[in-house]
Amino acid sequence: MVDEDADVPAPLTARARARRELTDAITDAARRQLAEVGAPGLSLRAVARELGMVSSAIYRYFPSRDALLTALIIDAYDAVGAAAETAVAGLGGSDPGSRWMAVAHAVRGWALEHRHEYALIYGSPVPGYVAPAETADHAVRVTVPLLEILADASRAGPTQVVPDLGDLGRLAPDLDRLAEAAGADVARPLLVAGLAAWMQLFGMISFELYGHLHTVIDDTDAHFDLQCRRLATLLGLGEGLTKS
Amino acid sequence: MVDEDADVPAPLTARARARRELTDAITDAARRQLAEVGAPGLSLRAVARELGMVSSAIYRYFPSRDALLTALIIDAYDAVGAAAETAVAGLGGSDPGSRWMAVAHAVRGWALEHRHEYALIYGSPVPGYVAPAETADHAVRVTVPLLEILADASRAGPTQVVPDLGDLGRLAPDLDRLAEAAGADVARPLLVAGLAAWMQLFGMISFELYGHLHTVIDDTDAHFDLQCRRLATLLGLGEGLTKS
DNA sequence: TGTACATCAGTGAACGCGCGTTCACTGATGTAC
DNA sequence: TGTACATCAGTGAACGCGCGTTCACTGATGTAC
Repeated sequence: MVDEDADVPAPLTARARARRELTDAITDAARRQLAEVGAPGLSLRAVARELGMVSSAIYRYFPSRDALLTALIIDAYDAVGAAAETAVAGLGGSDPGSRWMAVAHAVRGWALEHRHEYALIYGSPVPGYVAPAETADHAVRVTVPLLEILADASRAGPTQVVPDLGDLGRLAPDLDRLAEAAGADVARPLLVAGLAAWMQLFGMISFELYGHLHTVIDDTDAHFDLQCRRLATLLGLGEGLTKS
Repeated sequence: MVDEDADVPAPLTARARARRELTDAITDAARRQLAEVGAPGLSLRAVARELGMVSSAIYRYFPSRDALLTALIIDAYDAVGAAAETAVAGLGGSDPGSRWMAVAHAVRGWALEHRHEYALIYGSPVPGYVAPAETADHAVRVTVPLLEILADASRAGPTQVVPDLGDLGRLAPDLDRLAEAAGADVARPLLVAGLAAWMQLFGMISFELYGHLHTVIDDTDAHFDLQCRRLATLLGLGEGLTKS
């Protein structure tokens, strides 16, 4: 009673192939829509219009507008994650400092090119929409390279992280869980510094994208690069970075 | 031909008084709406409904929905600014480190209590809405106490800020402008650290509010406090802080 | 290989809703003489 | 102080729009015998 073709992907029928293509076409159109009008303006009917179908036809592929939004959110998380991954892959195993710089610039670059997609996942939540749990799986993807950098730095030898704040009190369990996720014996002060870098990174990008630097920083490229180098130093990843 | 009552505020006519009260009532109702449904869901008609008026009546007070949004944005910026100001005022001139902690916690506290108002000013921009220039005047208010802290720390003597990144290159003009705004001779590395702290502060708050810490940090209170103390140390404001 | 039935994709019309904004109007408040 | 006119606040109806979702339907594709 066991299907003997269980491992072989069943040859797609014409219907199944068409279904897959149209599902992709719908998310593509939705992504274009999103880039133009932003998440709150995204509409099923507009997507259908762009594809030359009738609005109710979308319901053969997505049970609701929220399901379509979920697909876009997952895609966006995967896209930042992929951007970060290819950035480190392009370096071919350099020192942690260079990899940190590469990831940081890759994330910012992706954000600048996909402002609305960035806003969809890192901006204010769409009111009325509640993200299903599965989005979280994709959200972590971009953090993996960052954790790996910390883990590798730790394996290379104990790093001197400034400042050492001494007792970390009630935060210890959270940090231990993080170290476990990193799969290495990352020192707690380094984890705290890593969290700080992570949040400053996205804080900088959000501020730049949402216009909060307009009257403050003119040369946002130079500023971002400088801040990232500063963070590298604070993470003890200073060596190997050219201070341009 | 000069009005001799120019300095005396003209006694308000009943009409003018009513106008002022109703304008306030409208923004109040809009703020409540905002707290419930968020900025993209804010509607003139719902506001009018809550006040028991007909929707077109709102147009006697605000020329458009966007004008009402602008009023809310300005109010929100003023509210964070005021929260920060009263936090430092409550300390009565303590050391910069304690003041930094007070401001940071005040901003977070306000954000947690006014999530949608925070999202309105620090989250993704409302699509289709362009903030008029005057909002910028109110946006800077919350940064004033922060700049004052840096200025005071600088006046108290040269602070050792880590790390010193050496040549700041193309960023020098921006930093000089910032120092001028601070009204004191704030060293450039301290300004860079100040920018970093500013952006990490809002990055942390946004991440917490938008749920990005859910699977990462359980004790967000402890985490925020720890990170702020770390930032104080990095800003050279370490003395006077109890490391709880 | 051919037929009978089941599954599925896409249509077109409709439901019910809420929105921002305009406009001619009534009645109250303010102002000038 | 009283009257005539101008200003303003609020009404109610309407315009024109777009939205998410449901539903009975036709015709094509797939499946079992």
